[in-house]
Amino acid sequence: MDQPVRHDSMRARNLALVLGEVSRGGPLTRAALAEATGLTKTTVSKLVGDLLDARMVTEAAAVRDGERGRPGVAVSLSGDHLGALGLEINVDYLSVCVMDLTRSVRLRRTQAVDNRYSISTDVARKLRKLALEAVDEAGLTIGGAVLAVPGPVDPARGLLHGAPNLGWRDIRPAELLDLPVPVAVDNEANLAALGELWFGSGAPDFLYVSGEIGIGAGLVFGGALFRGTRGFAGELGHVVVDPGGPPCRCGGQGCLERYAGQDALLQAAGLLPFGTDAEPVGGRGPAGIATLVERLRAGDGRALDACEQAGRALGVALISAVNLLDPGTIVLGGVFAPLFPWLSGPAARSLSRIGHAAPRLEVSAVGPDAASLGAAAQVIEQMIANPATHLSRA
Amino acid sequence: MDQPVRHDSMRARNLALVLGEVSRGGPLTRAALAEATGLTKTTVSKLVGDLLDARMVTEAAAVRDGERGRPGVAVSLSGDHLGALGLEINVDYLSVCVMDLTRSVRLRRTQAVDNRYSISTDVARKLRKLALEAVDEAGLTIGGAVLAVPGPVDPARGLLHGAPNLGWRDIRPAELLDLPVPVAVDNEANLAALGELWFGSGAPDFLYVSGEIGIGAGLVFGGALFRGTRGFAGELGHVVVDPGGPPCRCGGQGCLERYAGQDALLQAAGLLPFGTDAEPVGGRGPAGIATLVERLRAGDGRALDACEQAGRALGVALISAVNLLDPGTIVLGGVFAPLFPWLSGPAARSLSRIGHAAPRLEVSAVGPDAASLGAAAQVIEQMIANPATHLSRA
DNA sequence: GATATTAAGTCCATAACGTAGACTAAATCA
DNA sequence: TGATTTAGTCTACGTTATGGACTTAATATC
Repeated sequence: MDQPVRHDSMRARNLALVLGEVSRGGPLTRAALAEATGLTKTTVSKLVGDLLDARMVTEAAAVRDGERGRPGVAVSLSGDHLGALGLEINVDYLSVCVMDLTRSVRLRRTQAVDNRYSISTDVARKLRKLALEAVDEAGLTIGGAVLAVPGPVDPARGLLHGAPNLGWRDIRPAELLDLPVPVAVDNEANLAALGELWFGSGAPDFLYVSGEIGIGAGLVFGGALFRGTRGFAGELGHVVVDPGGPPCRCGGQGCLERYAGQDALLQAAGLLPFGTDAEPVGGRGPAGIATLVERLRAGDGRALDACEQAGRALGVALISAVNLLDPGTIVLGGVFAPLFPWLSGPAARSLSRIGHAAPRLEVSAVGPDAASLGAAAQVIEQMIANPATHLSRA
Repeated sequence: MDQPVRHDSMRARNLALVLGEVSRGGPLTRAALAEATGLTKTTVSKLVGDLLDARMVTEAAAVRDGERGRPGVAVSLSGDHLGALGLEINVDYLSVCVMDLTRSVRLRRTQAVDNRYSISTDVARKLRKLALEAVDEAGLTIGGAVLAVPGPVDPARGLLHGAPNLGWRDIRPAELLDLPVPVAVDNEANLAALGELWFGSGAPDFLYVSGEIGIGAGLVFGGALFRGTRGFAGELGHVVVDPGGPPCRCGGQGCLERYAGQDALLQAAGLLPFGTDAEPVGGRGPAGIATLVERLRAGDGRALDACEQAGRALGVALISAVNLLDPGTIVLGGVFAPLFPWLSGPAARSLSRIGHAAPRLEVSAVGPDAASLGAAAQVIEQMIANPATHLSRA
């Protein structure tokens, strides 16, 4: 931000401008790019030339749209050369994906592993193997990776402050991975929000609510994440729903997580005994939720009640979130996605008591690998925003 | 953001870089500026020349710090030419201040007026008169103005959505004022937060809580305001403290405002009857609060209880705010400032139940005209960030 | 089918700006 | 007094975008 502008950064900026336009606007001719960016045709031609040399864009066949005049040559992102790696460590699985510059997923690998109270170096070794195989197979030049972890992260220092469900504290996962590309680390909810941004409904401003064992939220504004001072923003799970409510492991009382977290839901539905670490009926995680959905479909009263209560609490927490953050819409993801038909009604009723227009509640359109998709997409976004660093004639 | 970079914008950017450094780092020689910005001495000299021509900076006498070598000429912001206007319309008063480029307040004018359920054009006329007199007297070239109003604003369109305590709805106050300079409009809490930023403790990241009739909050991040999608962010007053609590005029139940808003406080302390529009003992506004402070000092039990309750509720709301926004510190302003000794204890106790380290609670160091100071400072910041628009040789 | 028209893309001369290093100015040190 | 050191200016140069002329490749018109 407080860097001087020299000729080279001027060029870098304009290069990013052109590439960004290509990325957003699909295949465009040089003339259309000049129009869109406000640069002259001459300049655009030179910039596109550099991008072609760097294999970041390709020329398609001439565009003949039936108009008079010489047809333009469409320039579009090239998926053949550069790629990005998305990684995820979560409680029940490891996940890897390789994405090309066009944001197409080239390859996915998921490995079911129980990482509860695991040793971080072991997990890292497994993920490393998975990642290297995937990169090898995809055959792209990987420019970087982002790793999603289930806990608060300081992205600037790559520090995972703590992942309660893994039993990890103050770890630098990027160093453990030791991959031959730069690895950034971020929170799972944040990256799932980015996954929703790129592969979901397409809204540019929303609050993504990630229902997992804990409840997180990623706030996306104009296509960028809002992180807070220390990267702890979006801890929706510990918003107070009832100050006289039951105690929470965070030290507080009446946190949302105690009403709408996965364990609370399963307990209320009678699928998980009230001792925290017991094994639930139908298994924890996806399986437990699948059982819950079955019972909801069957009209089980206890299950329906559990969702009613959870939805209402979620709505109350969202009132606070809307008043403080003013998100465009609210997207429910994670385990809230399959439960959406039963949660959204009560949540919307709570939420509607807000003064001004309440934002819409939507289901996440992405799915369980939102975080690793978002992670890879984040790398791609960086590449498109900084094409100069990938130019061959550095 | 998606503008092409040409030679002129390159220059504009570097000009802003140099001026920003002068603004932050106090008087600096050209050599020191070259060091700080990363530009060459030649370039800095040329840029400083332009800034001198525009009378945005002045040269002081040579700096002789006892070192060897030719002494440098200190360049500092000039307070003699450009200035900014800060305006505020609030429930009990109108306020105007003129500030020069160095952020020194040149002139303040406050006029006590009861603006409850007033006619907007009348109020605008009074403020216009006050503003024109102030500008005339200050004798500076005014580059712009910002107006603080007590209600949610869309700053991009200059639209005040509603000011319940004034009885206004969907108004464009800048047009009513009809001043000969561009007038931007913003929320009072936001601008008070900026006032705190420039004239308070100096922290770059904090949540400013503005206790007035309503309770607002301005979130400052790295010296910039966070506004939310529609500019409604920071409505701390309607964060839910108790979902079973009393109804609020916003349509919700158990909002913070019902526990810690000025009227709620005065009512709980027995200084305001429970009919909303009755006249309180000792007067509403500052006078009412002054009476409350007196009673607190005297050890009045009802007053102490009122603050205890309000503080506790405030703390609960702040737990949610901290979890969602992750502010660096929390600054209490408005009527919360004089009540700080009695509020901060209970609030901090509620807040300390948060999992990770709770941010510090501080008193606002600014005072009641934080909003108009922040408004003027906002204009100055714009001028310093865009010096090219004020260059004579346009 | 030949020619005019239209639009895409390239070429070339020019202008703006920052850089690098030489140069001048003004102080302290010995 | 002269050497040294630092501030600031001057000059030649390189990079980049611009604007308009030019080339290319299509459609439209006769």
